[in-house]
Amino acid sequence: MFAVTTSPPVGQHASVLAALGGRIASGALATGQVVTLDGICAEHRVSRSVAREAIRVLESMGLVASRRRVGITIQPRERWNVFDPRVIRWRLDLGDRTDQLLSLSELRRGIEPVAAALAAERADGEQCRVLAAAVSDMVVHGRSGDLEAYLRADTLFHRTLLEASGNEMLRALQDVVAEVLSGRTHHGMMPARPNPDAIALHDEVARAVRLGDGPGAERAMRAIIDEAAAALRAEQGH
Amino acid sequence: MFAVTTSPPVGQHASVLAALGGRIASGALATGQVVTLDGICAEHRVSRSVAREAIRVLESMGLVASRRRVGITIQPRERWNVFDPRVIRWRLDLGDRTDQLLSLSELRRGIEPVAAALAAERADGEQCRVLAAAVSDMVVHGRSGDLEAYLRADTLFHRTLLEASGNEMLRALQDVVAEVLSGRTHHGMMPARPNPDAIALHDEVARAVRLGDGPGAERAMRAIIDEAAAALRAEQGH
DNA sequence: GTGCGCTCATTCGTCATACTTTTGCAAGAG
DNA sequence: CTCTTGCAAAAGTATGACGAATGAGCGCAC
Repeated sequence: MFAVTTSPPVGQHASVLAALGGRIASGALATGQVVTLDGICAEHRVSRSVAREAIRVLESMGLVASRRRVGITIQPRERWNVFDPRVIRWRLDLGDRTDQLLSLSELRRGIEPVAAALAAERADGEQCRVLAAAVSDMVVHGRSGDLEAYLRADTLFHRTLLEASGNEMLRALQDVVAEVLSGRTHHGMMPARPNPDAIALHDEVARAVRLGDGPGAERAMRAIIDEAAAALRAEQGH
Repeated sequence: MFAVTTSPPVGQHASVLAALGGRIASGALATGQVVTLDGICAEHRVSRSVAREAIRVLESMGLVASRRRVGITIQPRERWNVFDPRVIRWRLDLGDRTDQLLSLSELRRGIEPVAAALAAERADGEQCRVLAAAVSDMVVHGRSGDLEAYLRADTLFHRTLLEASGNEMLRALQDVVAEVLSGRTHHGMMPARPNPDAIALHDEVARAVRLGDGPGAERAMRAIIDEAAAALRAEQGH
């Protein structure tokens, strides 16, 4: 239906961008290290134009800084645009998965309860329907143990909720949350069978939203996040 | 001491980027409208290399999309990277100020209470000291009516709190929050004299953080945001 | 008249190259 | 030892050429 992030990195420029971004996020290119444009050209067999465009984008993400006479310097993490979906994906795929997921969980604890509260005031009928359907799917696939299908339903639930918040900033975090959920199951940080309590809480959120109960939706959503964080800690503590 | 965001847009490429970004954010270039690369070259008297690099960055921000045979298409707001500091600044400076500030207020209502709670567990002595000093400055300059100095203290307070949260994602929102505070006072959306209650709440947050009282800090911070939103509505309803 | 396919013009994508500008660094003058 | 000065390295900019995709219009067949 839709692949929001640029799924097939087509175009020379996108390949170089992805390659360099990945190497920086993974730490293969360490902070403070410098590379030269010509070096990139040679390594990836591309022209200077292509390399320059890739570098410019990385620079706009705060991953590198380019200075005359010295070259392209990898920037410290503090300068990174940590909300850029591509940066998040690179870090989840190749970098510090666990730290990143813990950070994002703390962020979600702020974001999603507010989104739930707003959604309770603003969600339309269709969105309520989708939320209910998503919960239903979570129940079914949670029982059957089909983690992929469960992930799809879970993602749809959270995306819809953020969408229903009617706030563009929260809506923009759809991809972030989706990446977190996806990263959790695809990197073996989910229990083999989803926690039934978590599903029940999702249902509670859906109901509260439908009834226009802002505080209730906020509370239940907070519980979901706390449960997820606890589960993550448990998995990690293995 | 430091200007975190690229303060003086030096370099041909940065000028074009800022010009186009501003025109898109302000709506002067409407969604769906198309421009050509050659058109940009001619208009800004730059070479294709420079124009291409600017376009690539805009594309990475989701502001435009480039397709062969058709040109460069301005994208709808839903695709924008609304967390990119430059996008936020452009929108605050030239675009839909009020909507943007309301959106950001809702976002802050989620972010900052969580940051306060985390800070209560993680802030070090120095950060507590800075928070206290910032509150003190807010009291002084709030009384004297020096809005610029008040803004500096307020900004320092919120920046320090987000920093003390120890969460990189929250820390990355420092610029966003700072932009909001700055935008509020610089666009005539602040009362002539800051609300003393708001200052008292800041003090309460600082104390709770110092005492390690997470829930208390979270509550007080939530009250700050609610007060700010109410004040904004009042000013707007004028 | 309608529908299908083919050609073509347009616009971005990529490459190669030359020139300009900044700036770290080191050698030499005091 | 310090300061100046000149050099060279690297990014920044400009230009021109070619390649590739693709929307649009034209023409042909039925």
